[in-house]
Amino acid sequence: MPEQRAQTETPAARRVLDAASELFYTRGINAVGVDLIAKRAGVTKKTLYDRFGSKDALIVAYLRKRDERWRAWLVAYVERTAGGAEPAARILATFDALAEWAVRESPRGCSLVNAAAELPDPQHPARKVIVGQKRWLRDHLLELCRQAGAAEPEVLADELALMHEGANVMIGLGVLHDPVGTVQRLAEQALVRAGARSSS
Amino acid sequence: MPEQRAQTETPAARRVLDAASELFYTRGINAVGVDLIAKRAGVTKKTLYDRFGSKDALIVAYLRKRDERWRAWLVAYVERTAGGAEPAARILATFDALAEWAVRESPRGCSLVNAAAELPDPQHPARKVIVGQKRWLRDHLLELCRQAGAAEPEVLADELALMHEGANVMIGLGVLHDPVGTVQRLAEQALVRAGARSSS
DNA sequence: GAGCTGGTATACCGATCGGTATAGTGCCAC
DNA sequence: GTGGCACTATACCGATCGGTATACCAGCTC
Repeated sequence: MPEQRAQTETPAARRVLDAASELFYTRGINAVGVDLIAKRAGVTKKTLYDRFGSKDALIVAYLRKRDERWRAWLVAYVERTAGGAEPAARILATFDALAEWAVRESPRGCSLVNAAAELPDPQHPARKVIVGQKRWLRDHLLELCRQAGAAEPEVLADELALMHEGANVMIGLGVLHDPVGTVQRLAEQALVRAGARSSS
Repeated sequence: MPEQRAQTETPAARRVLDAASELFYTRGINAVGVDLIAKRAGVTKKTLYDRFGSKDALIVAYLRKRDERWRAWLVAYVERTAGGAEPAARILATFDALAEWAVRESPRGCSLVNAAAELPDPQHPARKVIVGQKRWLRDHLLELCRQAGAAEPEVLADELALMHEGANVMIGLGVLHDPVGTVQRLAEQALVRAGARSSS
């Protein structure tokens, strides 16, 4: 079901979503008003509401788009850098991808985690998108852990997912001198421990 | 320098800070107005501004207070549960403390990390408080790692600090079935690897 | 008893919030 | 050639935003 997705593919709708994406991420969701988004998109507020219906729905569209972009980029990155390699190498490539994405596209931390901080209501539709992404990553890692022959794949996948979020936060805050290297080291050591990779 | 701290210790100021703390954390900083805070505190807006000067200053006071409370609680917890024990055990106790605090006092994630998501301006005075807490934890862990005779204490401390933040996020999102157990396992394994603790 | 301090109550400021209403335009399909 | 669709322009709604102004009061100190 495309829901009202078909309506959001007009040129004006795309411009609205682009403007909202940049403003929401760099300034925060609650700090950005619909008037500003419409102005930046070169669009009337009427058009914005005709396409998206409400600010909440626009927020959901924003998060959904970031999520989709990230998933596609991650899969492509791993395929490109470790396509034919063994599963353990592809898990490590996933952490290389995290590092590159975070530095380039998410210097202020994960957009979905930041959104969760601003949307406390557990019933908010955005939460499904947020939790959905984290769940997807954990399941994606779990599949790779199984393929890598990890001793306890569920345990290992949880560990890797937790490190992933920790690295995202640390990159955003700039507390550690080398969060990327730290998480890459941690990931490799976790793989070794689970018997999914020989010690280097 | 107590700065304007002395002025914030009147009964009304304390009520303002208490009300702000609860509202800021549960609803988000940008979603809460000063009118609501004053009303909840049973105080006039004039009093709020006489004591704190601005909403930004109130935000800083809120974060500072949470930070102080957390540090004191953490140190006391470790002292109480592993006071005389070896350094490695005290590091593990630090992660037990994290778990208990997060579940009881920060079910929506770390208040300072959430605040960082809402305050993108790098010049905002609140950022010093936020980074200060994370830096403090990392240095605190570093000292314990040194005492524990870790091979590379700086590396280990960075790893532990990163896990800590990852666990905070995961507890807040509810994606993993047992984020607490996951991070406790990770911490123990990192200690073993660094030679700070014998394998269990 | 004058003056300072920590309050109270109320009213106001311009700006912005999310969202709606009315009216009109250009384009394309049937 | 008419009807629908995507869009523009402008104006409006009540509510709330952070912050200020005026006036008054109780208690304490010198």
